[in-house]
Amino acid sequence: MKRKSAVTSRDVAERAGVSQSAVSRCFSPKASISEKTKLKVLKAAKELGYRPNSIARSLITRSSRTIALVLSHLDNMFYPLVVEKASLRFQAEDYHLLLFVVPEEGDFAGVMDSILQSQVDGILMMSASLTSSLAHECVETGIPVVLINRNVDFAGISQVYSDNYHGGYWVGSYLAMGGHERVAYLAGLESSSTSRHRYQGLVDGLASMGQQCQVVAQGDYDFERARLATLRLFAEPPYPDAIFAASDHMAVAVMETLRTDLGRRVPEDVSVIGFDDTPIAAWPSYRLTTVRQPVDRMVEEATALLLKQIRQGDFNAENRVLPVTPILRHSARQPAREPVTD
Amino acid sequence: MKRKSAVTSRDVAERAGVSQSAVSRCFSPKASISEKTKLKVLKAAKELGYRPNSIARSLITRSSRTIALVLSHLDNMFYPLVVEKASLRFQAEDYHLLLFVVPEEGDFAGVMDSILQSQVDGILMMSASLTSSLAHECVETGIPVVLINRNVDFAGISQVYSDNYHGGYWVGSYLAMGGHERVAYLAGLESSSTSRHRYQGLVDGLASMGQQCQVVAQGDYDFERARLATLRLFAEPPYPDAIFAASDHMAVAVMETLRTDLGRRVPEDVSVIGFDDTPIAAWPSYRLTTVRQPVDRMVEEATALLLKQIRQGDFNAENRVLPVTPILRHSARQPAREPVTD
DNA sequence: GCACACAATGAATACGATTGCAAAATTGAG
DNA sequence: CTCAATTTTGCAATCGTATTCATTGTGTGC
Repeated sequence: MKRKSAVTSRDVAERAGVSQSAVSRCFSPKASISEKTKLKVLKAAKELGYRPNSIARSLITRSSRTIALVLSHLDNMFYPLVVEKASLRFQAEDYHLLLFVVPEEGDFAGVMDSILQSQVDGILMMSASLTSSLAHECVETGIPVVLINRNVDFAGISQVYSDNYHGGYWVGSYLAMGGHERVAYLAGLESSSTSRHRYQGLVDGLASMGQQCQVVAQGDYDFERARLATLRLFAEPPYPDAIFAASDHMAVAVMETLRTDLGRRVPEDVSVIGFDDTPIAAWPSYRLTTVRQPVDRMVEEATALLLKQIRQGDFNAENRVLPVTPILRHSARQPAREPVTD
Repeated sequence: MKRKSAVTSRDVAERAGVSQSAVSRCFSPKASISEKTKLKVLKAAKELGYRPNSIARSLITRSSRTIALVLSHLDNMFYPLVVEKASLRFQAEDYHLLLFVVPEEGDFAGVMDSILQSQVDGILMMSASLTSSLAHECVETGIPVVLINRNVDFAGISQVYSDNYHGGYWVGSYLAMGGHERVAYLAGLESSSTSRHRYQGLVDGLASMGQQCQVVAQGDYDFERARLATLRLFAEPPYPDAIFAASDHMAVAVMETLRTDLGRRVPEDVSVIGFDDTPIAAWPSYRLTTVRQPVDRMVEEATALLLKQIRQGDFNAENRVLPVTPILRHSARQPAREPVTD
């Protein structure tokens, strides 16, 4: 079997009877080349099966046209959706995503190291929180970083996330208006700022109606841990009459556990509210009341922001907070009248 | 804001008082370098924040340590699982995945073009069927290609898939033994060989018990289309008493539709069997009887195969067919006695 | 037909590493 | 201490392209 594309721009040049520069110019959009030679070159290129070597191009242009996509778990359907959309969006601009999966125990520094070596033009993070020293390292090397659905208190890093606080706030007031008196919060990972903001919103939303959050359990955005947490919540009275889960993925785990292991009905015995509005939330078996994150807009903003920063080189970090939308379905007892969202 | 890692091996060399070659050797695992100078160099490197430029390395070594991962949809949970595992597996070998998403309408040739330009060391395909001309192109450039969960009749391309035929066969005999008489098959994409093999197995499995498949509907591996297909199956009698869906994802769509729109009970009125055994299949709401694909083994075989082919350069295409496992849950009426699987 | 602007071309260099080769330094044996 | 064997080191070439610069060619207005 033969070795890889041994055919270079020089080979094409020779065959077409022009210089290597001419060949190069045929594949650069804005280079100055006559129509006549361009045709000769393209003909020769096709005959030889020539394709510009993007590695060499990257070396000279100092741009790999590659974005590092950093993530940890793909079990929550929210992330695959983002991955797919983001990849298509970047491909349209002739950029490609290089995948970096941070393992459970998170040797994040190691991953960061290989990212930095890989000469990516930008970093899109939708995973594990960035420690500030690593953030510092990124900013220092001048690589644009955009966090999506995550945030970190560090100037110089751009962030795109949805309005977690007001999403939580809506849930709080909605549950309070629905007459719930023992509301539980099923939190995501402790390191997750999104989970904290949702919680803070919940607390304030409840407070606005004279209620408070009675108990917090840890679900870590994981299906099985959410199940266990639910069982713990119902280990002994007083039992919650509503559970707000920090993701739909966990909310589904809660519903399954309530119905099966605990023999509770949703929403008659316990109300359940999620966050994200993944496709599963709409399935008839769940009909999950939830808070929709605008995935398309998030991806759009994140890619646009990243591309902008890559292109202008000199940039300032920006934060984009996108509005969420309450989705009223049937997993939570409805208030007598519509809630006021603020 | 500064430009990227302006620090090169030359800078490090100067600071450490050695030649640039020496610096390079410090970062090559098997190069000959004395302990003393290695320390000097590493010290200087750390002080300057030096990281080898992997683009330059790729150019000279003619290896990008990058694998193209080609996929189309991520909505079936089977694929995100594969992506995550494969990425971790390759990272462990210091390879990384470059994502190529084939859009719905599948401008596959265009995608293939950018893959070839990107100088990847190998291609892992879990998407849209490869047309034979494109396959030819791959083989010609000498890039190893492994199809996972897909196959194509073309020598020179390696394939890793599970035993779809026998999976289907088991389903057929199991349904027949359960006394079903009007079995429907909900197919995946028409171009999908896996779907065809599962169907063939189903037909033969049914035949082995003197039954046959009564009707085939097209679900294209898509949730919504599977819903519509199910509605069509029940538009007028005679109604199926069992549906075998080519994926769990579609099987869930079927169950939801049966229960909600059609008021049928599963499995009392209609049996449903899926394929894959994604996590969702085990959820109490579905308890889906299904055929498990060995995801871990598939990923393991595929990565091992690809790496082997990359390393030895001269290789022969191989096919690996992995055994599937029937998972008996409660979405299909059980036969009186255990079925004989062959 | 001439001067001038401007487009098209080729030669040469740079990008940042790896690596073969030969010189230099180190080691070991006698 | 000397000489051979071995390891360490630096020089220089290379990978395949983009791009600057100087040069040649083409067309335009007078």
